[in-house]
Amino acid sequence: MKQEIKKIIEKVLIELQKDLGDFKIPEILVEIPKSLEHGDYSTNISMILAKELRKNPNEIANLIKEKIINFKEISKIEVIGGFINFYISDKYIVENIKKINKDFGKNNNLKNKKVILDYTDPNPFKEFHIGHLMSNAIGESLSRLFEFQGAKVKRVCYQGDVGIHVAKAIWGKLNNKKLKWPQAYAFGAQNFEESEKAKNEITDLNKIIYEKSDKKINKLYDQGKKESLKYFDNIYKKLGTKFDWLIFEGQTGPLGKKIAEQAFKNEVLEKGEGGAIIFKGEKYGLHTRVFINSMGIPTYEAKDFGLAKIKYQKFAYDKSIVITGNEINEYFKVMLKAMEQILPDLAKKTFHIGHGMLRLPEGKMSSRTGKVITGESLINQLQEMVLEKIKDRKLSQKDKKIISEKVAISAIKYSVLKQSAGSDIIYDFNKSVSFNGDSGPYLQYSFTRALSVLEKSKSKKIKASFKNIPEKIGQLEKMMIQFPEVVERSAIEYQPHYVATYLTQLASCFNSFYAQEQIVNKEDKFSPYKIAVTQAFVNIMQNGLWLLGISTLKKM
RNA sequence: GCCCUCGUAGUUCAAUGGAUAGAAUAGGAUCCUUCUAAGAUCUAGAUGUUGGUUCGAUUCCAACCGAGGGCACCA
Repeated sequence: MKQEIKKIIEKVLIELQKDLGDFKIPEILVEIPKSLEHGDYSTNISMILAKELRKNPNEIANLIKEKIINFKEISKIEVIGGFINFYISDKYIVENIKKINKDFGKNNNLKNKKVILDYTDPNPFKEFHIGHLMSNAIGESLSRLFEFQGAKVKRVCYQGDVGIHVAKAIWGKLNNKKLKWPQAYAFGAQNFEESEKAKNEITDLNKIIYEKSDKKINKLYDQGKKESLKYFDNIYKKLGTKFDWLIFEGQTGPLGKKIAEQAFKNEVLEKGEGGAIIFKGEKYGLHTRVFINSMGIPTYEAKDFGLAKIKYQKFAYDKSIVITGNEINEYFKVMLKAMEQILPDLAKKTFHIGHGMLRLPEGKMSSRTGKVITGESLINQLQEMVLEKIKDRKLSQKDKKIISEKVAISAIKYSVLKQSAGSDIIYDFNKSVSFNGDSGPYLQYSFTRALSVLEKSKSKKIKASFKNIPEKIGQLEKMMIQFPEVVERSAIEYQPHYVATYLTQLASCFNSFYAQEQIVNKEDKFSPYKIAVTQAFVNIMQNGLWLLGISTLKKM
């Protein structure tokens, strides 16, 4: 609808150019006003033109208004305070609600474009903590947004299976066999800092692991990696993510080193202190980073070159999106600047999204000290809270278990996705994940309620129909047809929270509707229409929640 | 010290340069013999400070104050 209004105004302005003399046509902005009193769509075009035309905005607005004829979808055009407000006709709204089906909200903006997303990225041997849950929630939602735009999407999880953290974990295991891997890591990391002897041992161990020169260590390594991946896989299943590829630093390292060495020959990278190969970012207002350290081991920086190349070999992408915590925003700029010069084609296609950090009221979490809330324990604790809440419901134990898990995941995902992706989340266990109000469970609950209304309509044998339509079309209907525009904006800006906030508003509208109207009622001639509206709401919620990676439930 | 983010109700978050700054929670008052009360309806409460650009600034610019992150061999 926005596009239609834009086009019409554009036409009118071209006509006005003849009448009023030549003027530049600015970009036309059509928005949905915050207040209902200002129509369904609104534009400020006359205010922008006011200065150039030296006329009162209202005067210009009226000129534009008079020239708009034969606009069937609009029932009323109003000029107030320089704005031109458009009211959509009820007929148009109903026509569009009729069209709402399982594909509602999809478009072809990225048809056949190849997009690869890289997210979650936990490290084997270490804990899967709540920061990884954030990355996963955002990455999965973005993946689905791209799929909704018609893109071919591949999901990648990039994991550090080499590097000093592995040496720390293996050292921890060697010195205390009873420890589980994440604890062994914490133990090793602590000793690395506190003991000079341990530090040296771990550094040597790192080289042994990298070179694969010790059979016993190799075996321990394989075992640890396998256990970690199994543990992660279990969590991905709960979260509803299925990765197409797992890529490891063990693979990106050698290739990355080669590319970095080539870059050194091409004088993109240079030699720094101790013989390390570095990139001087200062030339570009950035800082210096090491690509190959003085021991000849490629760092994360060089590995990222290899990663980009490996991804491209697997899937010749048009866009590659990397989702990580925002603590590496600066790092990524440096790496990308270097990449622009050595792999320019790939650099152009690479985008980084730094999400905020999950912070506790007490301070920052650290897996190094073992002070973390693990992803698993968070899910479990929330699940317990849900189970307590539904203990008296007439549901089987099995159903209760499934419901509580899906509700717990939705609470976490929603609390991540409801706010813009860049900013931190203050995670207060007692407060912030609530099951009512502005929350994932609220959305699930609204959906389930609507579903049970549809069930009732079936049992009462009333079918959805648009035969009798009430005189006044409600806010719910108007909001429903905005869904495709919200999805589009979310995808363009890489911000799932537009979908999240929209769904909450929509659900709130539906809940009001539900409270005020009796939907299924044989005496009411509008009942079939209300059922049709409910069906449309169910379709939108189904798609919207899918975009957020949140499961819908038949009962809860 | 330099660079990057960010300061909005008590709290947690919204608001493509637009109209009366929205929600949710916590507080106060209502509504279950009726489609799931994880709900609905009222009520009260906020743009860090000072300037600038603009017809119009929470949004853009500058300074200050405050918070977080990053600045060479970790990721």
